[in-house]
Amino acid sequence: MFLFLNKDFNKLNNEIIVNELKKAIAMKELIIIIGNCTVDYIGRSESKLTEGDRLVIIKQNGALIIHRPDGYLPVNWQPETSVIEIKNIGDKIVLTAVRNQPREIVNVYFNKIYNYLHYKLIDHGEFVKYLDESTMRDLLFENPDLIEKGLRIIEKEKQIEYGSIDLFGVDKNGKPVIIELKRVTATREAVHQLFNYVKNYMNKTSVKPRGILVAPSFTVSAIETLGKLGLEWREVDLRKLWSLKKEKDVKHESLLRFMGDG
Amino acid sequence: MFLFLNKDFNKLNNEIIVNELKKAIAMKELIIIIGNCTVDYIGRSESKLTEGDRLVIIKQNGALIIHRPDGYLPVNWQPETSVIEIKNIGDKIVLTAVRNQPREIVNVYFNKIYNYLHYKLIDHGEFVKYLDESTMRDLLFENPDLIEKGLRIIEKEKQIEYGSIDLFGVDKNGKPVIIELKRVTATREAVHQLFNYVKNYMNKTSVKPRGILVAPSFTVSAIETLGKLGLEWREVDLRKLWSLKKEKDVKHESLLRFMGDG
DNA sequence: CTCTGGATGTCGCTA
DNA sequence: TAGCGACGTCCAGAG
Repeated sequence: MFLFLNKDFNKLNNEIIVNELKKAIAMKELIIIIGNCTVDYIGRSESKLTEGDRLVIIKQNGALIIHRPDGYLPVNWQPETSVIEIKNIGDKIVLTAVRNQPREIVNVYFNKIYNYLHYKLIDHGEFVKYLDESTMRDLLFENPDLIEKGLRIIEKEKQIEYGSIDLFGVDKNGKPVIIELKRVTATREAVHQLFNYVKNYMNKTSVKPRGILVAPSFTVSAIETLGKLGLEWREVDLRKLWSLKKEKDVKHESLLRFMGDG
Repeated sequence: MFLFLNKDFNKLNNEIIVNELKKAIAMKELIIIIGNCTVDYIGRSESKLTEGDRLVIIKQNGALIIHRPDGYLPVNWQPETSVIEIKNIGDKIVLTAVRNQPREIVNVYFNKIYNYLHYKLIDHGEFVKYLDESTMRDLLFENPDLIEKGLRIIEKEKQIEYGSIDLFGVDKNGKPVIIELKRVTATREAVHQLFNYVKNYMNKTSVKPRGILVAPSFTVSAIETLGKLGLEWREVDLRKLWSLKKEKDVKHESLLRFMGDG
């Protein structure tokens, strides 16, 4: 690993800094610059940011992120870059990041760079996420009774003309059921999504299916709209589903252990 | 301004690092840590990230951002924190960030901190954004002819039962017109939004208004759905509107200059 | 506080 | 490549 840590930063002139950073960009190192700058962006939208202190990050894949000292979101950014280059223009160090498709350009004009460092990070870590919508879908696929007694799920992520139905099944009376899942509070938008699928199914099959919106909670207007459109809803808490699964897993593991021991 | 730049980093032990960072957190400085760590998150969802090199940022308002070396988005984060603290636990430095509402916790366990720095950034810069939807709304409010000859806009952002209508007007025949704007390609979702507003208006007034979706482009299914629902659409390019405005501004400025000179 | 809709949203999946 | 929907989306604005 290589770490740049300058001991006499104030003795550096712009030319030395730019050369160092050019090398770091070429080496695809992670680069962090703290400095006073202005920023222009032009692309799908346009923005101008006047002078102030910012944190500028160039990631190893060339992504550019510019943070103000406060707030969470970056003020300007470039998720990927076809060109990322730094150079001296007059008395300023200018960082240019170009992205094609959509064509967008971010320019950072540094009045002063207070400090910078570059570093080759090695990260082979594994990122695992639980409790997203696919978790919810899988858990309910295995336990349709949690939605309704006697419900039989036939298909997960059933592809239809536009988009896909989260869960498609048949109720105890043999009626088709279209289920839309939300892992967070369901809004009117989710109701329309469900309604869409129901309409699409009717158009294709001439059979009117039931439509059920499944979520941990619902906005008032969501429930109103469900009523108006003749749709149903079930309150299902993802976290409860999850603990259920964990219990099962533990039991399963115990069983495996028992069998291994036997 | 205060900048920590350690010249003999390898001589630092965890206790010194933690004390330094605690002070920096208390001072609400921007903190950057580069180190090898694992990360746990639990809240609306859950995640685990195994060992690897990462960039950890604590912003001056306490926001936490954890970046892997590649990609654009942070792997874990906390937009705001009620608690952000760092301490030694065993041989590890542990950073804990707690957020209430929603209740979420991020823990970073550092196996090794390669380097860190903290800095008080001062940023009074002004951020101006052009070409967003409100720009489009304002421009079309001033130039309704660009949507349709004889159209008269009565209200911008007309509040209705739920949500708001971008532009509400009356056409040359005195018929009410509901206009939904999209600054990017309009999808089926936008059509449903418009349809909603139209339905809502009908329910309230018993008058069937026209509904026009205005966007620079439309997906095929958006246009199909517009047709089915008896809605209309107009192709309007925001960037062209913008250059129109710029021309006007230039003329206006010239006029002012002329009058000033005269 | 909840609800709604925009965003330079970004990202991943599918036809 | 376009379309579509999820996201720990985040965020501002309104009631």
